[in-house]
Amino acid sequence: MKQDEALRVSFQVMSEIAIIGHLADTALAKLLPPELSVAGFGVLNHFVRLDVRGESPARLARAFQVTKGAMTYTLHQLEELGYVTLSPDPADARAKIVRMTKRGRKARDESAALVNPGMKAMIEAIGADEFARALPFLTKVRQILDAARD
Amino acid sequence: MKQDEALRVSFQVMSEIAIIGHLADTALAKLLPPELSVAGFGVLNHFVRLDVRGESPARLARAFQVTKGAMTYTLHQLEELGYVTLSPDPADARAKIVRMTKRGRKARDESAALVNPGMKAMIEAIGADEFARALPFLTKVRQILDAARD
DNA sequence: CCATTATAGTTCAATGTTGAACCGATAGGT
DNA sequence: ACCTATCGGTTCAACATTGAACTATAATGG
Repeated sequence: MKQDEALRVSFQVMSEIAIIGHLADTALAKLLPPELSVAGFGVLNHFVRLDVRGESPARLARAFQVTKGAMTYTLHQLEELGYVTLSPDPADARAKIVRMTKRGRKARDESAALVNPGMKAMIEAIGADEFARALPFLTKVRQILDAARD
Repeated sequence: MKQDEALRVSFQVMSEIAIIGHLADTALAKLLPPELSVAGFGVLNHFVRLDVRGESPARLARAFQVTKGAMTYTLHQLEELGYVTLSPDPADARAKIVRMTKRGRKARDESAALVNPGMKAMIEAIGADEFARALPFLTKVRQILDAARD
């Protein structure tokens, strides 16, 4: 492949990714109950997916690639809703420990149930194997961008 | 593949896409000259890529999947910088015509030159063929999300 | 034709994000 | 044992985006 052609295609790939991210975000925001932000849902989901008991805000911020300030905002919002608790970390006086509450777990499960139908429809239309085949490429791109981030 | 497995993988795909979009966006924002926003660069790029003379704000808003209000904001910014002109559409008194200026073209070319090295490094690391193979899948996902958007 | 509905663009408050400044705590090197 | 640098968390102004309301114009169809 010519270099120009490769650049053109790669730009198009990044452009499609940007638009998909955008569309998925707004679709998700419309599906979720209005008090739960996409970022908040992401945090709750993180606890379930990784089967994790407690995480520090700093680790969460890194996992989601947002600033510490943004994570502070999201976590205070979730705490307000009673979906997480924030307690001091006995092992590190700087740090805090975020834990999901029962109510948080319930909210996450209910929200996931709202999202699943749309996801299933997309799998139906595109094919589960296509998603599986795309994953390694996407992971590689994400890792490279992540490493390049100074 | 089990349904649960398919759902899990698809969620992970969407999650990677969201994070890549996020990383690419912030990386691009850092590369661009501070007066040029990512959205503004996108608009200038649109004119070059599509080799288009004039577009209406409404068409641009649809192309980038943003609200009319967001496009008004971006275009006024670009006009302020002298990168586009906004004139009334003689064929439709409601509409306007956006045109890229020489200065806009120059700013776009210089910005693209800033972005290319990073893109080339990524192509180098991952392989141009991988990008090419990923594109049809991404396009399909984007089209489906786009169609599902009410 | 006229009434209704749709479309183009602007404005504005609200939201969520960044970057930078800041404080307290910790880790590493000498 | 110190510095010094790094890290965890908060706060705040600036910014980009959304959704909704609004005005003006165009298109549709009885």
